[in-house]
Amino acid sequence: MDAAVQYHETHGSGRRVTTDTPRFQQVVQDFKSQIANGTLVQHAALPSERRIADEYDISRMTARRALDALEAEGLVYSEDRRGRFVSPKRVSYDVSKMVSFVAEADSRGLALEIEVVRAMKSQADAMVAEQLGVEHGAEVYAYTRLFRNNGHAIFVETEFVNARRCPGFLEHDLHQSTTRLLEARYDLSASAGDIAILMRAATAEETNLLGLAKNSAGIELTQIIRDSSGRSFCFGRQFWRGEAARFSARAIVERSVHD
Amino acid sequence: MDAAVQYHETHGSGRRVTTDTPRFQQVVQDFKSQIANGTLVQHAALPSERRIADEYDISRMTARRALDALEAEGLVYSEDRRGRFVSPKRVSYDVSKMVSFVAEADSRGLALEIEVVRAMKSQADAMVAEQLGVEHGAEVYAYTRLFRNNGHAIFVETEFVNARRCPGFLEHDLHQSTTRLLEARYDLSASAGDIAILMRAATAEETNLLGLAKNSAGIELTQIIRDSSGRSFCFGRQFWRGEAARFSARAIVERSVHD
DNA sequence: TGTGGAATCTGGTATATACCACAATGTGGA
DNA sequence: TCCACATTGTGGTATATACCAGATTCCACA
Repeated sequence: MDAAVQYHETHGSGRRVTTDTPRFQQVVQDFKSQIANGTLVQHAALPSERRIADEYDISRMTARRALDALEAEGLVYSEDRRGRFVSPKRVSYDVSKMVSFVAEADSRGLALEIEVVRAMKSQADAMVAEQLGVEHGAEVYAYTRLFRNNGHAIFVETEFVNARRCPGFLEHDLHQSTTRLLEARYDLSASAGDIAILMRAATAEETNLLGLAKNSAGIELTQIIRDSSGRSFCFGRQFWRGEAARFSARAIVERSVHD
Repeated sequence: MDAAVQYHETHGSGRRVTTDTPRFQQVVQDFKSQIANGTLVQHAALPSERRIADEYDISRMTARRALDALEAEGLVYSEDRRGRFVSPKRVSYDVSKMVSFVAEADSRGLALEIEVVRAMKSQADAMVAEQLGVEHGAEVYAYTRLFRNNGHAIFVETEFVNARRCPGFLEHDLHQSTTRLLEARYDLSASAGDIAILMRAATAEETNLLGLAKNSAGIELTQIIRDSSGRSFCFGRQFWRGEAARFSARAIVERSVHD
C-alpha cells in the first residue's frame, strides 16, 4: 500500500493538449469503449466500484466518480445495492404522429409493458383545468402508468381526461393505448396536439418508479390532445429516462398541406 | 468523533423504505427554496463549497455533493474556479415554426448574441450527405455558432448547407438568422422540416463552449430544412444546456392508413 | 498613477476510511 | 425438504485531508 499520492503524469497517448487527463476519465473512456464496441452489451453488469478501484489502482471514490459520470451520460444505470448495468438502446418516438406511443411501439414490435400505478377520479387543479379547458375543480380522471420495455422502465406518464366527456373511463382496461380507448369508446379522435419537451430533474416518485439515481435528470414531455374542433380532451405528462428515447417531429410551415 | 450519524428509519409505504434524509439533501432543499422564492435570483452567486460546509457543519465533499445535485438538475451552473451561480430562466423554442430560433427570439425581445466559432467549406461525410441529399464528399459549407442570451451561453449549433445551392454562403454575415439569409439571398424558403430531440452528454467542445461541467448532459436538437419540393438544403445540429430551454411543437394528424 | 506580484479564494481531483441498509447467497437445524 | 439466520457483496452517505491551477483581490513599489 505504498505510493499513495503519486500524481505522475502518464502522457502516454496524449492527444489533448489540456493539462493532464484526470484518472477517473480514463475509467470513463474505457467503459465507453467497451460499451461502444460491444464488449459490454445492454443490461450487462459492470464491475463493482470496489473492483474497479482495485483494478485501476484508484480509490473507490474515484471509481465512483467515473461511474457517476457514465450514469449522468445515460450509458449506464444503477440498481440500488445490486450493481450498475449498461443502458439499453434508445427507442424512437415520433411526436408528430398523434397515434399513441403505445400503438406505435406495438407496430414496431417493441415489447412494451404497462403498469398502472394509480388511477382515480379527482378534481382539476389550475394547471390541468387550463390545459383541458374545464373549470377549476371540475371532475377529471387521473391515472399514472409506468412503461417498461423488455422489463426496463423507460418512462412514467400521468394523464388527465375530462370526466364529463369520458364517463366511466377508469372502468376500462388501462393497459392499452389511451388514444385507442378514447376513440373506440368515446368517439374522441385526436386531430391535433400541443407538445412540449424539456429536460428536468426527476421528482421523488419518478425516481422511485424509474429506478433512477437521486437528482438525476430526464425528459418531460407534455401533450394536449385535441379533437377536430380544437377542444382538448386529454392532457398527459410523461417523464422519460433521459437516455431512453429520441423524439422526432415534423414541422410544416403555415397550414398549407401539400400532397 | 461522537456518533453524529443517526439513521432511524421512518418506513415509507411503498417498496422503498426511505431511511433518514441524507444531510446533503437538506442543503439541496434549502437552495431550491431560495431559488424558488427569489432570495437567490438568476446569475446570483451561491456560497462557496467551503462556506456551505462551514455553515451546515458538513464536510466539503458533502457540500459538493449537494451542489453537484443542483447542477445536475440545472438549477445552478458553475464556472471553473469562479463559483456557482443560479441558472437563468428557460427560453421557449417552438420547433414547429420553421422560422429560425434567432428570428423568433428577436421578435420576443430576447437579447440573443451569436458568436461564430468556426466557418469553412468542407465535404459532406456520410451523415451530412444523407441528410442533405447530396453525394458523399460533395461540397458543403459548415459553420459552428455559439448562442448566448444576456451573455449566458445557451446552445451551440453546427449547420451544413449545400454549397452548390448556396454559392458564397460564408461571405455573408453569419450573425443573423440562417433562415432569413437563405431566403433573402438564395430564394430558399423553408417549407417543412424534420426535427429530432434527445438527451445526451456534451462533447468536449460543447463542454468548453457552453462552460459546462465535465460529462454533463444536455439536449441535442437536429433539424433538416426542406423546400416546397421536399429537398433538404440545410441540416443543423444544436446542443442546448439542458436547463436552458423548453421545446414546443404542434402535431396534426394526417388521416391515412389505419391498421 | 499605474503595474506587477503575492496572498487568497474557488472549484477540481484524489485518497483513505467508516458505517449503513439492503440484496444475494450460503449454511445449519427443525 | 424447507425455513431461519448469518455471511458476504454492493451501492449510498459521510468525513477529513491534501494538492492543483486558474481567478480575484489588494497592496507595495516604481
